[in-house]
Amino acid sequence: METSGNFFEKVYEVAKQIPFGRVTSYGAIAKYLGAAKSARMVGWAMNASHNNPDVPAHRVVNRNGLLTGKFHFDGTNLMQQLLENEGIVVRENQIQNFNQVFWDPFKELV
DNA sequence: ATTCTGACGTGGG
DNA sequence: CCCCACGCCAGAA
Repeated sequence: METSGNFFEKVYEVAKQIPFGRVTSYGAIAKYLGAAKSARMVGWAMNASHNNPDVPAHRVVNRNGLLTGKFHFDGTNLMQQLLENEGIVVRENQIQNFNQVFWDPFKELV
C-alpha cells in the first residue's frame, strides 16, 4: 500500500472529500499536497484509483475544466454522464460554470 | 540501466 | 490570443 509512497493515499484522501456536484483540478490537489509541480502524478494516482471506488476520479479534471481523462473510463461519455448526474453541466468534454463547481481544497478543506 | 510517455501546469514568443 | 517548449515524477517497454 505505502510501497508507492503516501502521495497516492493523500490524493485519494482529498479526492474522497470532494463534495457532491463539485469538481477540482489535478494541480489544485497536487498543490495542496505540496507537489504543485507534480500535477501529473495526481493524474497517475487517479489511474491507480481504479481499485479505489471511493475515489471519484470523474470529479477531477484539469485546470482547464476539460475532461481530459474521460477516455480512461469504461464508456466514452461515462465521465461526462457522472458529472451531469451530479448537476454539473458538461459540453464537449468541457465543464460549464467551472468556476462555480470548482472545489478548492485550500479554500474549503483548510 | 536507459528511454519515453503520460488523467498537468506555467511561461514565453 | 494562439502555439510551442520545459519542468516533474513515476511506471512500463
